[in-house]
Amino acid sequence: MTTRDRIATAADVATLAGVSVATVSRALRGLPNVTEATRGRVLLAASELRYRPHPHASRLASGKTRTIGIALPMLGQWYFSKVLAGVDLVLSPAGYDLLIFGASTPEDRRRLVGDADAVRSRVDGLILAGMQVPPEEVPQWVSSGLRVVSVGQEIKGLRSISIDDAGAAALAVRHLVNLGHLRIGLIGARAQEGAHGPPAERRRGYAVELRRQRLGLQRELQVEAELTVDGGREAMDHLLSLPAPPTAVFAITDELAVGAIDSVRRHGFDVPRHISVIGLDDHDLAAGVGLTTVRQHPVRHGQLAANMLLAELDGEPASDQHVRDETQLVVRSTTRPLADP
Amino acid sequence: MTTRDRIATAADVATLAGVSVATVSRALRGLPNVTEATRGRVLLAASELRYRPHPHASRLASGKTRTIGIALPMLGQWYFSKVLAGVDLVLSPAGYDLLIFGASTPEDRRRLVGDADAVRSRVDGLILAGMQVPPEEVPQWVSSGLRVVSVGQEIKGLRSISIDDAGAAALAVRHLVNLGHLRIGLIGARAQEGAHGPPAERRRGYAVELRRQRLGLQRELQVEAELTVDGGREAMDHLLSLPAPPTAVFAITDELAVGAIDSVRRHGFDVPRHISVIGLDDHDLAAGVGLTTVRQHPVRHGQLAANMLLAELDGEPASDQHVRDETQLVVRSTTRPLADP
DNA sequence: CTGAAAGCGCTTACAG
DNA sequence: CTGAAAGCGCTTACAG
Repeated sequence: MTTRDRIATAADVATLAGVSVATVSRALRGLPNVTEATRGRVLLAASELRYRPHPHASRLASGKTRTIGIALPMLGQWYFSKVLAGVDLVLSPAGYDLLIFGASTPEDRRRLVGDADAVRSRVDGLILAGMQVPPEEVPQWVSSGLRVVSVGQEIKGLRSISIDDAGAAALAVRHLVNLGHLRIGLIGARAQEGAHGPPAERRRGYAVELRRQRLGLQRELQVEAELTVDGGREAMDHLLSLPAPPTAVFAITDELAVGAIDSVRRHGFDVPRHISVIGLDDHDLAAGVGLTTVRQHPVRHGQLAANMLLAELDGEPASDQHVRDETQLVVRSTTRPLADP
Repeated sequence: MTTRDRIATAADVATLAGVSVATVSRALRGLPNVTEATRGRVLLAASELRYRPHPHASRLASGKTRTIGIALPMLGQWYFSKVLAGVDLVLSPAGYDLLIFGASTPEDRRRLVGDADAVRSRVDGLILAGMQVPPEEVPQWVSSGLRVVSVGQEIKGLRSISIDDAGAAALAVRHLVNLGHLRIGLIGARAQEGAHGPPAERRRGYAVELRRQRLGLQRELQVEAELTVDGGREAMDHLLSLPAPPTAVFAITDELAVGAIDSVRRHGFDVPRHISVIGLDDHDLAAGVGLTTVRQHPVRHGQLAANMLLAELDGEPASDQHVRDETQLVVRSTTRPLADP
């Protein structure tokens, strides 16, 4: 093994192979118009010196970064960590770097979403995961030249991958209705989560389905919570304190559902005997706790988004505007037919 | 709002402010030897043009990337997603970029760990999360000039943040012993997870504690599993099939514990009445399912690692070799005293 | 097929 | 305090 005092440059390889730097660049990138003999010598010299093009130099010169960025509001959350894993699954083998834009505060999000330029020089494409983009900011993204796809949320004017949130919620509610439940509660998100986006859509799906089933919408059965286990527990505490509590509850995430179930048990009741609970996600632990839920596939969402971006960067024509990944009812043991009165 | 056909460069700012490019660079970075008046004009021109230094150009010129990398074996797993969130929590406000090196296959890991050069040119510092580094590879990392810190695992010769895995396991086992349990099972990881690292250490802690308590180590009570809910369920299925099953089980992760509990219930038994189960992690959902466990703080691990790196990059002397973050027994409702015979 | 040269957009000595 | 120039390590027309 050769000792190297410093990292080899293209110039070093050129000297060793007896060619020009330009030829090194062409040979290594597999461009045409290089004889096999020259290419061979370059490859040999490069591996001899363990040469690797300096990324910033080639990015500066070519304008391509071979990097995809992903903007996320909450990195540690189940859905986003799965999306991220899916993205990496396709980017890593493709030789693309993955850059994280964490945007945990509203200011971070506003700054990020309002400044396409800052992003444009660092990445070739951007995945917006669970980010809202105000309509007035969309044009700058479209015209930025950056490939952008939204995950987990449709954004008018940008391409996206998401589930049919309203439909998934309706599926959950329909399951409860089919079991004979008439008083069905909702544990949703606080209003500041926005009028659009998954929480709002799921609430809408809940309302639509109840109406479709000719069950009235009862304001007191809908409660807002922070999207955590604690939030779910508190929400259910509240529902149980009602004069006439619901006999079944749809929680818009599995985490909420787990908290809700915990609340029911702490009150000395049983799930599903006294009250049925259904979630939405099919979280890693959902099967382990027997949670009935509607399954989504966040890893696949990430893969789809990354593949979409890579295809476009390869020059393929942009695909569909909105792809909606499927969703599926998974019945386990936290729901059951309403007991006869 | 000015229309811009292209992204502004330092030269544009220089022209507008009536100074040289060098002065723009100095003024914007807050270097000394710039009059307040000039700095003011530059700042104004820069904001006028919405100028932002091109990252690759400044990286190429300065040799600093203002980027930290993080290498992870499994992005979607609870522990790693929390570490990542912690890292981002400190890097984002500091203005550092975060680059992901996903290394989900053993080959990926070997390649990454065996090639400090490839990493060195992209980042100023690297966080190795849950990565094993063979002793013979350590020197190249030390001499690479890159700041490196390991998270979740001690690596001889590199700095690290981790918990005392053996100690945490011993804490869990001691809790079971204190409840009067004598036949205590272990659900651990498969051997290929390595002779070092958390799984091996936790198994060691289990063995050490049993010996300390003068309880013999029974080979048949230790079972290996994949580190998932399914793995935990299958492992417990096996333990329950034994002629004399354990009365309590320590699962080395909460996910395993949840799967184990599910198995017990599917067999028609009750946790903790018939069998006690304790995990290790304090996963987000652990409180919701009443799991007794040993808590660790992965978000904090990430924060500590990132802060360590930033401090060093700021020129502060390297800190301790190994920092061990604390751990804590959290008793909930999946463990209880051994019933009298 | 290959090389010499210009250029990507910054930073950093070096003068003044 | 400020500017002119060189240089970071590549890529990309342009010649030949």
